[in-house]
Amino acid sequence: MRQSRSDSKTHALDDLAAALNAAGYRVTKPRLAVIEVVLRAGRALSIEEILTRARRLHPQVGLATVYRCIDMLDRIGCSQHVWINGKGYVSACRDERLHYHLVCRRCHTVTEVDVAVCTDALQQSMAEAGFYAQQGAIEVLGTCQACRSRIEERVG
Amino acid sequence: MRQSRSDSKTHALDDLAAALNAAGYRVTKPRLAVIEVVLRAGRALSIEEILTRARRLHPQVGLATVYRCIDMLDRIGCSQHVWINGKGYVSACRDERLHYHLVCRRCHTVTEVDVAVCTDALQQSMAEAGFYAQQGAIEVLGTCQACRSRIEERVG
DNA sequence: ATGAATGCAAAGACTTTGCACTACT
DNA sequence: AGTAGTGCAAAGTCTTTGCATTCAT
Repeated sequence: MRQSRSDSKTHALDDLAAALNAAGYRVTKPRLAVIEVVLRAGRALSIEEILTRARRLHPQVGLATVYRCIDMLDRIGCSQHVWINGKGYVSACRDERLHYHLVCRRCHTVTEVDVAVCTDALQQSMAEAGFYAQQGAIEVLGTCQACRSRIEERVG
Repeated sequence: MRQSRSDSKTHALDDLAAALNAAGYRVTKPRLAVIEVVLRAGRALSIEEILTRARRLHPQVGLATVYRCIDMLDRIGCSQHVWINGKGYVSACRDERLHYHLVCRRCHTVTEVDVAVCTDALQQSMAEAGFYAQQGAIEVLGTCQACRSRIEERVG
């Protein structure tokens, strides 16, 4: 039997808790709640979405803690910020190599593009320019398949 | 003799004014001032930087007008937004094909990467995913050559 | 025990909006 | 002349910060 999706996510969560500890951060309930929410989402979440979901796991989480926790995840390199219409969204970032996130403007779903496909040539261009990328993922904004179908349904 | 850099930019400005007109927008002094500033910058500017510079060309430009003008440029597809540390910056976007902007986190210089190099493979991946990109340029944040040298000088 | 992390609320930063006035077309 | 565009200031939204308290180590 294959391991279930939920098990693997729980596993990633444990790993992250260990990583926190190793990086000198304390492992607290609010932090675990926020991290779990971000990891399980499969799409970019706004801060209030994270807050709402995190409160289901640990009801007294505060807004400031969410911001502070996201900052921490950024520093560790486990999360990515996207700005969609002037508002910040956060998505998990699991692959350590530079890769692409295709982010849907409508539903905020994040599709991770297979790394090997495009990044090599880009890396080379950056090397030539002497540019050092400081992002875990490169965000491309657009519309996903599902949302496009939905739009066509309504129009057609 | 070769055409000077300034001439070519002025030319681009005229073209844009014509484009505005064609798109049904009025060509006003504040707009021209903002557009000229963004086009000439060669790097991403914050709104207040745009305001300050635009006022040198047309002193009574207001803050709201800058925001509204940038919105307009976005709609026409001539400008790009980047968020650096939670603050919005705007850069000009001249190539109509999807391409890369290497944006330096420190000096906000924008290096345009030769389109043909990487985009084909990415386009194909997006097509496979049914994803439709709605950006003129893909922004990659990092540190440029010049800023890295500057840092090394200070540290070494 | 001790200081990092938290929650709350207040302060701050950035952006948008309403409205009377200006100036393109 | 008519209306899109403007400037100002007020309102709105998102984010950060100060401080007393809690909790992980």
